[in-house]
Amino acid sequence: MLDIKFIRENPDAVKRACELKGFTDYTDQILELDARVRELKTVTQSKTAEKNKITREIPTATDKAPLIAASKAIANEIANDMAELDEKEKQLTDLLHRVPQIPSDAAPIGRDDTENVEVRRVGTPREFDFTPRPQWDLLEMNGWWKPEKIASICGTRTYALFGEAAELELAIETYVLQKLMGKGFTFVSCPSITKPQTIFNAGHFMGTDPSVMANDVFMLTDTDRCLAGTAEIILNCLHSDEVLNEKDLPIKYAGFSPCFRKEAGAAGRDTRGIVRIHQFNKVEQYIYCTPEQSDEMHEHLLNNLCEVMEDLELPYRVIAACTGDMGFNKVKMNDVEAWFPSEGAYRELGSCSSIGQFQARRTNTRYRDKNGNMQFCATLNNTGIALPRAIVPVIENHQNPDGSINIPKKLQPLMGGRTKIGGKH
RNA sequence: GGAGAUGUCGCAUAGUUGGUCUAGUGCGCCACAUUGGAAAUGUGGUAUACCCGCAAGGGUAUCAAGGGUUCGAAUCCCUUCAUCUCCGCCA
Repeated sequence: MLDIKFIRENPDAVKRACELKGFTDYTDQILELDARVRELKTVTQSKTAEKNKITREIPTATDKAPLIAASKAIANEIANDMAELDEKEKQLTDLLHRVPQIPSDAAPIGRDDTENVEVRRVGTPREFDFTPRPQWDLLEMNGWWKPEKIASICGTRTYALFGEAAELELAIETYVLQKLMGKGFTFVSCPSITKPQTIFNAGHFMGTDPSVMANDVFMLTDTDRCLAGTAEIILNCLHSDEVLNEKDLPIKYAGFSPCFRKEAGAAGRDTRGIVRIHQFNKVEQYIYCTPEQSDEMHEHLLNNLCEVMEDLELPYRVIAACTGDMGFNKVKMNDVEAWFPSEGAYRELGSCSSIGQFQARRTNTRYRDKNGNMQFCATLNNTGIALPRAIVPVIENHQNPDGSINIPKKLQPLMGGRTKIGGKH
């Protein structure tokens, strides 16, 4: 959420953000409610002050009855105003949670993902001197998956990897975690079960009505818990209600957790293969810093993911998401897409986001700056690596005619020194 | 899942027959004094959010959270949450 003071002072900037991002503009309603709320606060608070004064006189008064009566009378007046105040404040809070983060001036302006801008390409898609196989053929011929079997056991959009592919999955996770730890990230293995409030705090959803999550989030029946879609939401709450020291910033976390997505809006898309499933593992990069450090940290996070692409020896490109595609809570967003030979296209493997103070305001995560003033932290997040999706470009780009896969050099130590897997069937 | 205990201003604590508690004390921290410098000591200060105000300043709320009783709640009642101990179950 944004600071109400900022909205008060910069209504035009807020209106423009709503327009650029394609969200309903509630600015006028907010300002109206805000004015009324402040008016009611002024009235109720001065009446309360009056009542407190009378109340304090009662213990020592000789004739208590008139004072008690007076206090009661004021209490009744206050109650009426408070009822309206509560109501208006609720409405205001709900609307404040519907105001999008102001996008960066650097972000391209556009309506949806068709207007995203390619920032750069790194590496050249390999020219095969044979017909490359798609992920499903490679997984099949090497005995690395059993899609029908697993679907019959666990339902659609689930997966299991067997043998060397499972090893590869674990090796990639380990590789990325070790890389991030080497860059000062603290490894956190995160829970996947959480409270809905945790998800709200991340700012992916608008308003204060929990039912808006039902489409995207797996709720656990008969409990007040749900399955987390990403470790980001846990990491985002790690310092809620705390006051950090500026000298301790930035704080960097590498979260690892199973992630759960309903994928309700993706019916029919990516039904074949292991690109889009209900449960996957993800290493997530997360940073708390000062607003001044935010741009530098964004580049840091983005570069980390780019390095991972290069270590996995994948051709990739970096996208700048346009205002209409970046999402509700973001200042700016860069996607990193790897080359998928089977599709002849780049596809998203990670998404690097600057959130500004938007999440920290929801979680009440602050720091004391050099001058001793309280500030909200800025937060950023980026994928470290998401699996099994990342396996797809690895096996497709590094395949041989016999169906075997060359292991990227950096992964070889984690694969027992092997340079190649598969191709034996 | 069963039984019990606990939750106070950064930390540790005082406060439970409701009213000088707008929360005391110790430690920590900051400033000043003392000192050649430091330790020790002394004095003062030491939360956050919001409202009114140009400001100085004033006010409201917060003793885990929410609600209730009352003229008045840290103190009484209810609900929730968290922590600890024991039992049960279990990777």
